[in-house]
Amino acid sequence: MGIEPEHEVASTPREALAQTGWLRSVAADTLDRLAKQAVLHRVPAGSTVFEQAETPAFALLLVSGNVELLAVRGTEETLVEFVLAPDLLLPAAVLNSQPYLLRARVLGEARLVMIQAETFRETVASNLDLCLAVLACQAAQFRRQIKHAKNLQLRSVEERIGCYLLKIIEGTSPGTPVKLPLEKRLIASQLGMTRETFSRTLATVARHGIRVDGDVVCLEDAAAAGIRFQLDPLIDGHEPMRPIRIKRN
Amino acid sequence: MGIEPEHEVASTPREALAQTGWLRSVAADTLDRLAKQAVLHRVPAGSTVFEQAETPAFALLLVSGNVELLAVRGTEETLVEFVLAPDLLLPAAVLNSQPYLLRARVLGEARLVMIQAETFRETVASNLDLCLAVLACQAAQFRRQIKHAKNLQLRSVEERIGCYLLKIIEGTSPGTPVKLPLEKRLIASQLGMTRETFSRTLATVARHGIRVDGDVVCLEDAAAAGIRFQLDPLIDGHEPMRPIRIKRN
DNA sequence: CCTCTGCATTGATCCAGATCAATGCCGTGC
DNA sequence: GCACGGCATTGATCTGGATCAATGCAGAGG
Repeated sequence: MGIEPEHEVASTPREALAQTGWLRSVAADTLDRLAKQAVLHRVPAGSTVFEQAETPAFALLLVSGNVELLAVRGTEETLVEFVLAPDLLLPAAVLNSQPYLLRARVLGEARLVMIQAETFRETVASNLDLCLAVLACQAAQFRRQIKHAKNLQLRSVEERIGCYLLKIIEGTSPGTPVKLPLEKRLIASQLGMTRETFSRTLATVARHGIRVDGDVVCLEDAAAAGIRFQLDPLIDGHEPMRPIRIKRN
Repeated sequence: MGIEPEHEVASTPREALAQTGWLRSVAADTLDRLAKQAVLHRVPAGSTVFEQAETPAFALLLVSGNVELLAVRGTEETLVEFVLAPDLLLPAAVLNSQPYLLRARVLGEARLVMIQAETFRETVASNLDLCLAVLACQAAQFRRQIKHAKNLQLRSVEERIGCYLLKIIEGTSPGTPVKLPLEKRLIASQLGMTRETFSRTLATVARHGIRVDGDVVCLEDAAAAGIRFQLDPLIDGHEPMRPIRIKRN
């Protein structure tokens, strides 16, 4: 199938850093320094990357795959953040040398660059470009978190589902079938509800022009859907990660 | 009463910056640059500092007072973050030149340093110490937000109230009356519930050794309280704001 | 092929917390 | 002093979504 990958898959930590878009403005020797003692790790489906309350030993850069960040109490788990590559996993904990507040678990398979925490802190603390890049990354994560909170607190289950699906089929001409990007149970947890509620509510959403059949969504009535489910850029908008451009005096 | 304030109350933007703890490691001339076109603004009780969806014209440093950050939909408002001085208001929006996701409203009276957004970005982008300080600030805010989310998602109304009160009277010897730091309606909204539910649930909390009478809390049975309400440092712990120390090579 | 395991669906029921409504209370201004 | 407006309390009721429990269904491995 994939005869022509967009670019070579990184096989060393250094290559992985070089391919990370939001590190573009960071000088090569700074990346060298980060990569110095780093390793590129393949993580199998379902593994836990770190545990709540652990003190970070590494800064973790997610190069490919998805990671769930879960709040844990006893046996209970609830999703707090869903991380897409490429991104840092909870940089705040690493920067402040404080314990992780969440458990990280990968979906599917993931690749991670593991950078010594101390190396990471020192390099950030001595290089402005990197510091700005990390700041932009952290800022974007913060805003995503706020959007997530707003989604949960301001919308009902039905609206959350409707908007989620609408975003997926946005732009396609009505009738085009689109595959769901995740298993339903994962979508449910991202939207802050149980599997059962998700399943049930799909039926009522269908009555507003968005039909889900198996793992395929299909917009049946754009007008009806648009009336019932209003996408809000301050909730549903994509959060870009753009470091501030430096003006050298 | 306050014949001897801890230190002089700042009367210029420059003084206010100098008194801000987490800017301690920033060089004086950098602070000068920030303060250049800045103004120190007194904001009366209840005023809205900025509106959801506005594009930031200023970086806002809260010097004294408290600010509620609210998610708004139509007429509905729900609290997402509660900011204590000294702190930046949603630095992420300013850094990325993106619209605010929340409405900011002050409680009581507040004092704000307003720094031109462009000046702020440029100064951050050209000064490592400042960049690190802002990064630390943003990281702390992120972690507070995560803790808040965990509090809401992992605990019941009763537990949230119990832990909140426990934190307040923590350390005092049983029987000591302590004043609530805020009006009850505000505590309720910080804890993500309605006034009514808060009021009601105080009765059931009292049965576990924590009594609230009017605006006064009092620990009646430390043992009982400790059993029912377990403070978790990963939720209830204070989140410090400490910039990474720089090691100049 | 059959079994096993994990996901999805569907139904019945439950319950925490919201909502609606009335009353009391206290500080402020006239 | 009195009236008023915002907060708090208390009661009655409602309900969105969770929970518990079966059943169906598909892919993986023997």
